[in-house]
Amino acid sequence: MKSGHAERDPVRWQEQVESVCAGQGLHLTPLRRRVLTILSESSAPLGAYAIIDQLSRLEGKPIAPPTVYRTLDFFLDHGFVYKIESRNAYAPCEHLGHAHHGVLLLCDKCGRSDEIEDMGLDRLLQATAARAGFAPHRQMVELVGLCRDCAA
Amino acid sequence: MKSGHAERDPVRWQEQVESVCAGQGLHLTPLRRRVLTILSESSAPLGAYAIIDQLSRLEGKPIAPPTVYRTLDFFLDHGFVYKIESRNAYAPCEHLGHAHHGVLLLCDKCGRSDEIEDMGLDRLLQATAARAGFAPHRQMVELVGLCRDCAA
DNA sequence: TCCCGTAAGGATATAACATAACAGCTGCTG
DNA sequence: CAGCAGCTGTTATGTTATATCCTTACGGGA
Ligand SMILES: [Zn+2]
Ligand SMILES: [Zn+2]
Ligand SMILES: [Zn+2]
Ligand SMILES: [Zn+2]
Repeated sequence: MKSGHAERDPVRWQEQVESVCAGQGLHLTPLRRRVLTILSESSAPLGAYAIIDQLSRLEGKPIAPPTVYRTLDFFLDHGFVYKIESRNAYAPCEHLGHAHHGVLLLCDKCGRSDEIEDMGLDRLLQATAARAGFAPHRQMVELVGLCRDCAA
Repeated sequence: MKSGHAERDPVRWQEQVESVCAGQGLHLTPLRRRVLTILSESSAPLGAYAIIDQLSRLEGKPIAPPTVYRTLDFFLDHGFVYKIESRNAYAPCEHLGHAHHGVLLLCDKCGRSDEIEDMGLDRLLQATAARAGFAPHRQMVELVGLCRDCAA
């Protein structure tokens, strides 16, 4: 049976980010690269303080929160990472370059997050908002439940 | 021109909550009633600590966080209030008794939140999740942007 | 070379949000 | 009355995020 998870390849994701940075003249510094690796190697989204802990271990000295939050802001600004609002956690975006108009499937049991593209949903949301005279510039759609693997 | 906001009537909402509590044998204590009033009288969703501050002022003595969080939990459990995850804020539910399968429209400028029912969206999300083998039991749909009033 | 602006990161402190754990009180109900 | 459940008070702590100031590194003119 097919896995319920996208089985993202950490290395491939990191390479994609590097290539986007190169193309756009963005500065992928050593610190940012280390955080990128930490994020990519985690099977589930990480909280900022989990990243801080791992980074501190990696560097052999305590890393202060602002260092990691700044790095996350950089990734968020450029769409490399998305934030899961209902969990205060951060995960690699699997569709680099898109506008994050997707649906997040968050598993209660294994903690993983899947990001699904859905143009139909996007249009429906736009239409719903438009009917209310609302002009959205950011959207969050998060479903919490049991993923395919964990339901089995 | 019609307002972009639902113009929820604070008194009516509170009466509805009281009636639901009466019907279900829920205990609407003085503390809960005061928090209800604070929530209902705010034009925009409140953070837990904003409620704590207002309540402390009302009671003339400092109220500790757990008191308010417990009250909020009671309201959340019974669907009287919903939490806006992207803001850590709480707002009166305008559709008592529903399952919160709606869309939240959050205005950047005035801070208000509108809750919109949308069965079509609900079905679409269910279908999207089902295609991924995902069984959701809670959903959050939040759109951030400019409301009708603020766009004008 | 010197100056300066900008981007990045380090360090300290604090703000904002949330929960754990335990104690007391009140109103039932056996 | 004893025992229990539901609610609130109280203290302490855990978790997430930001403000502020300082330093370093680098590049482009005067
Ligand atoms: Zn994405
Ligand atoms: Zn799972
Ligand atoms: Zn609602
Ligand atoms: Zn507005």
